[in-house]
Amino acid sequence: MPKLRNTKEKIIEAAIDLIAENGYKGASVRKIAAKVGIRESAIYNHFKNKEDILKSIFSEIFSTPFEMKDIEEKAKKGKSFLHQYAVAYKLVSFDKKMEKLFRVMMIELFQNEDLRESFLKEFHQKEIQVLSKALFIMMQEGMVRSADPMFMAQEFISALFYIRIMVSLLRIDSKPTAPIATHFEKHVDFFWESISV
Amino acid sequence: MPKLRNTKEKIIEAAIDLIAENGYKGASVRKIAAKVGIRESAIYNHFKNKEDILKSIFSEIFSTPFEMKDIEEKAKKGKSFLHQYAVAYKLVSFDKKMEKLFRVMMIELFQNEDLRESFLKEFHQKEIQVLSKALFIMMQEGMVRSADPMFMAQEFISALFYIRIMVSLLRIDSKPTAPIATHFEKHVDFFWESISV
DNA sequence: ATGATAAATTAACGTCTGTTCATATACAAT
DNA sequence: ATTGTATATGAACAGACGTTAATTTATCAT
Repeated sequence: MPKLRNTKEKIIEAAIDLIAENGYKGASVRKIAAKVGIRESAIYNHFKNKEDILKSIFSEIFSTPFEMKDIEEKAKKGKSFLHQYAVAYKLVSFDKKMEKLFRVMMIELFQNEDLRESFLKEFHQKEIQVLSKALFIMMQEGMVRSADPMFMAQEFISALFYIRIMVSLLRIDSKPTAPIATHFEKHVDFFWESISV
Repeated sequence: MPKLRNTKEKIIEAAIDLIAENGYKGASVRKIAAKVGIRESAIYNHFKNKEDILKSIFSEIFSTPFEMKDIEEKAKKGKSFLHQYAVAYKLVSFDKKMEKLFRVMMIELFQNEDLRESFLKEFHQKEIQVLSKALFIMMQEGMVRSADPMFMAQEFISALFYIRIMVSLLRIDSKPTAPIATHFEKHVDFFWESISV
């Protein structure tokens, strides 16, 4: 009865929902199956075991890397590059699907070694590299004060990461995020005033 | 057989260890009891149920608030105040016990509403207030450029928080933290150069 | 020494867990 | 129409879960 070819995707989606709320151990195979509308044994037609579902979710987390094209060109615009970066970051922070994946990541990051590996090496490192590359160019152009670009990139991104965590925490309980939502742009202003010469 | 009056504390300690590694749901009453060296039923002589243990751990997390005395006086020293704050933050980040509690917090923050409440209202808010108070004084003294002290405090603390997370992630897998450990102090230098007039 | 109390044990309960198996059903290709 | 394949079902498993009860053991105060 392969009526729906997307049963596998529905399983992943249901698992993301449940893990984002109760963690990996709180998302039982039966609960996932119930959410999809099938019995638990049917899950094993699509995944060899429960951990296999988690692996799929992990790869989905890192499937949308924070890539940017024409960095050299955009970096020369200085502040507007940082603004563009922060706004993209903000959009991701408020995207429903990405928000859930972020929660899954934050919960499992401290419990799963494979996820930590991927996060530190693939994901985080790349974000820093893109940013430091841009900052290096800005320094060469004389727009930004001279410093270690890698360190400066971390200084810039740490605030974004922090705001994203706060937004995530507030939205779980449906609390207003209006005050902190503006911080993404305010951070760019503050940071640019800090580094521009 | 009340040989050891600190059985209750041993239970909490064992629970912290296990939750820091596998989360609340991954720390079963049996595993906690085994780690203490007693049977699972003995746990219930000290705690009414499993959640009661978690509550105790939560209150321990927030029992060491980031308080500071004589803020007015210390704030007038400008950079050295921020340095002092960052070093204290660094010490806490590398303290074995505090490190475990931090992991417990990060894991459960996204799964437990009560913890979120305490974190946002009691803990985090107070940290920001202390810092913004000091920054406000620095502004009055003409040491720091004029801006919203609350926002500036968040800008300062976000980097510390971020470094602490990275340190925590690295240390779980016994990876070297030497490179990032210096960031605490480097952040103070960078930040002071950003805000001092 | 004795009794009260605190803290441990053993055993059991009902429920949930991940996973497997044999079987039934639906669809695609012939 | 028939066959093959993919996907679903229902039943069952062994083990782990949180919790309770009855009982035994140890310590403290008298």
